Amino acid sequence: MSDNDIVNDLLQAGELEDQLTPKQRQILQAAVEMFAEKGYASTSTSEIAKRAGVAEGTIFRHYKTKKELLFAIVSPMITKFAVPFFAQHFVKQVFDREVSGYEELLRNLIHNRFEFVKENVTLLKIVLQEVAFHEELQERYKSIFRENVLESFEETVKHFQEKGQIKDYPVHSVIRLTISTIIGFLVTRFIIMPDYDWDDEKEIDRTIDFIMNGLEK
Amino acid sequence: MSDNDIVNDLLQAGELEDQLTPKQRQILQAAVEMFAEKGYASTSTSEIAKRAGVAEGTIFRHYKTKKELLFAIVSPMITKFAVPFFAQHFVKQVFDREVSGYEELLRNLIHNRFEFVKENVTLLKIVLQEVAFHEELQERYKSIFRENVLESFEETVKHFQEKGQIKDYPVHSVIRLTISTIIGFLVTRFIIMPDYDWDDEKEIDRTIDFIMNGLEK
DNA sequence: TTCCATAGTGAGTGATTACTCACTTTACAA
DNA sequence: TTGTAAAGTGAGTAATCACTCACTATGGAA
Repeated sequence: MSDNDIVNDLLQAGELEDQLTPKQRQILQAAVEMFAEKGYASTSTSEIAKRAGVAEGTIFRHYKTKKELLFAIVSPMITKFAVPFFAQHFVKQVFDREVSGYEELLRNLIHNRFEFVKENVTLLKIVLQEVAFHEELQERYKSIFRENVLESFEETVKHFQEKGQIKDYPVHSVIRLTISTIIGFLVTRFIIMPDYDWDDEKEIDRTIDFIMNGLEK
Repeated sequence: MSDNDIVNDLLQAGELEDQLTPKQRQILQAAVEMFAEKGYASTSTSEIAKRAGVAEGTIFRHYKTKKELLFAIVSPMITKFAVPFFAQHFVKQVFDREVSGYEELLRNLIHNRFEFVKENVTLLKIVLQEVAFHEELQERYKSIFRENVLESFEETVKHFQEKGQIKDYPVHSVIRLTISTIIGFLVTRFIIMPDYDWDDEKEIDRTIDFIMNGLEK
């Protein structure tokens, strides 16, 4: 999967959302709701059609198969979640000395992804569920993660290790600990305990503190 | 859900495994394999019967419905994963001063659960997938977690906070950060990157170090 | 040997599945 | 106004679904 494909996906996704027929939009909306509620496999196309208020045939006019409908929903999300997770401008900031340290980087990152998850929990639930069973999605996810997140992240961690700001753990361990703490927070906040009385700002501060102290020399 | 139910479950589970008919064992084995591969909803009872080498009717002789078969697999696992996650004897150790600090407790905990996950990845994948869609399972999980893990864990964290070993974050934050770091490690190790060339002992040490430094005063 | 409960069977059930296709409606350019 | 491509329809289809039931096989107690 080349860089071009990824860009095309984003463009396609962006453009498509404006080119959508009203009925097509209703279909996507209904599908997202039901996939999140009962899962892809146990949602039937007839149910989707009913909730969308369209004929069942209309679904297959726009999507050749049920699976194609799933991928139309899920594929753009994989890109949108992974890519800005560690977007290019973060790395630029770092090397242009616009960012003072790993902590400020972390703060940008976590705030940025917090807002994104907040607005896309439903869609991300579907991704999380379905990635497990579709190899195509796994490979898509892996290559996007490798090319857009991992490479930049590695550079950055090395940079801060050389500056003596963080421990000399293997780069992969630093990344693993950082990301799994952040994702652990987001999953707890929005999926496991969304109804708990969260003080988001303080909890984010504690999470950043925890990572920084954990990695500090 | 009372303590009795939980104990009964464990006993039932334990006893059942010995009381199982050969064919019933084959059914469970086949079901576990296929649920993990393709998911519960997209595995048919006829496929299970075929792989188990039994007639489809035999499945329904032992399990009234397909869902009952799923629960027979998943329910004991929820208990087995959650309960020893923070079992009674850990807490005893702590208050009997048999354990010197949070770090040793952590080390016991992480080693213990590491071995368990290693031997039960397949089953835990199914649990992870299906808990999302079955409220009965969610409630079962929540009550077991609350009664067997959370209460003991809260006591212990308070204890170490009073001794001045760990930060005065809200107890829930300490627990969340600890557990999500551990689970983050286990998920990365066994589900996301099981084929990576892991140095388990060192990675466990780093994970413990990370948590300790992150929480230390 | 006889009896009986339990285990196992597989053809059969109606409901539901993803998907098709011949058709109608809509929107817009010529 | 007419022509045409795309959007939308819903009855129809073969396949598959979870589950039933009348039946046979098995193994141990009386």
